[in-house]
Amino acid sequence: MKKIIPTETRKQEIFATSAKLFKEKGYSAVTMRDLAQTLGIKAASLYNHIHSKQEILSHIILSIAEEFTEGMTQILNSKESSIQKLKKIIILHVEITSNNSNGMASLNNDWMHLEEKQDYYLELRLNYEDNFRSIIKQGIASNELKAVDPDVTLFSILSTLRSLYLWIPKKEEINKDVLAGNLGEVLLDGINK
Amino acid sequence: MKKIIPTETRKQEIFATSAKLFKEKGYSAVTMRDLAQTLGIKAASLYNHIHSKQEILSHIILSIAEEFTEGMTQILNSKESSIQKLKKIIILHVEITSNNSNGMASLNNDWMHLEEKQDYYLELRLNYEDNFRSIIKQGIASNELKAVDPDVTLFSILSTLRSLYLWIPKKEEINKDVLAGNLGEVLLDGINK
DNA sequence: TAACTAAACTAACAAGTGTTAGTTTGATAT
DNA sequence: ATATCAAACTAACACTTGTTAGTTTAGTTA
Repeated sequence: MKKIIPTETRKQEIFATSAKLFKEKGYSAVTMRDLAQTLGIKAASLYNHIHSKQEILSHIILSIAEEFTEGMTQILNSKESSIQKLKKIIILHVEITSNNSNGMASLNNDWMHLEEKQDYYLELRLNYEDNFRSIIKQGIASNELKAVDPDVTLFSILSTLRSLYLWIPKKEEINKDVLAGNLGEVLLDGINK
Repeated sequence: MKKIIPTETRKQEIFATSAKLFKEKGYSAVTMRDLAQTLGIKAASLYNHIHSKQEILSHIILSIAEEFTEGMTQILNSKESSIQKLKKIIILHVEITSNNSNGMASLNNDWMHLEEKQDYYLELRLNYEDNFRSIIKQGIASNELKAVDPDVTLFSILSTLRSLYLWIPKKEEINKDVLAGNLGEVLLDGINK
């Protein structure tokens, strides 16, 4: 009957460990017993800190999704060229993914297992993509970008940025600014000489 | 009164339906009862056609992986410029993904649930990536391509091609050749004017 | 018609699932 | 020393999982 207020750091530890396991096996394949064992406790003990498995997934995904939304808003509000805005988007992805590559895996691969929060997530994602596309269209209109189908451009850039979570952990030695620079070069200027 | 369905077709039907469900929810979240219900039969009846859930996944993923391996071999053996080889790789991905976008989802997202066949799959994938990278390096050496880090280039192009399964089903009206052409433009020449 | 057979069925299983209830532990503050 | 309480524990639950065994159904062939 007692109300228990758990340690905040332990809760963060649960989120971090969950994200790691979700990345390796996917949300559905990770059991509460797997998670508990990795943390060195019993499954039931997890419920002193969180309410449900679902809450863990929601927190991991939505906190990142909101971070992207926030970043996009700031980029939209900046008075810069479209090319500069695209470069800022690349930096945004490199930054967020560097700080939370495990969480990015869940966002990419396990969002469909969100229940009540799925609609909210999809709304954020759709908004993000719409804003991204509008920057590309603006770039074409202002003659900064080639007049390729904006959807193809959006798809191509976003696919690469969304896959960063697979790649960044393997290239820890590389500097974030260097990576963002290289990506900008490849994505914007191409590789053909 | 009852519809008679030839055996081999039924097995193919199971693979196709599985791939569709695996794409929507992931391998682990799809139960044999889900699969059976979608096919309009009982779960136990599935075992008249397949040996295990695992066999379904293995077949879906490995048949595609071998198709890629075969395609890459032919491209390597062709005596063409590196740029032309890269364009052929793009066509290969568009082609295979168009024919089996659901299976591509499993290949991308559920390969870690392969059991005995996982090592074989990873070997095929590693080989494919090595061959891809060697074409890029060859292009740089022959002065066809800019001297960007080949890993960044590989990562960027492959990320886009691997994500095609998410995009192609939504753009059914578009012609495969047109899509491959647009992708080649964006991926090779960039979008910056 | 009778035998054969592919492919469906019902029933059951052992193991594993997320979660709850109630209890114990051990460090901290009085 | 005692009381407090976050955070661990044990035990159990109702349900779901992949899979097996044995049976029925209904077309095809002899």
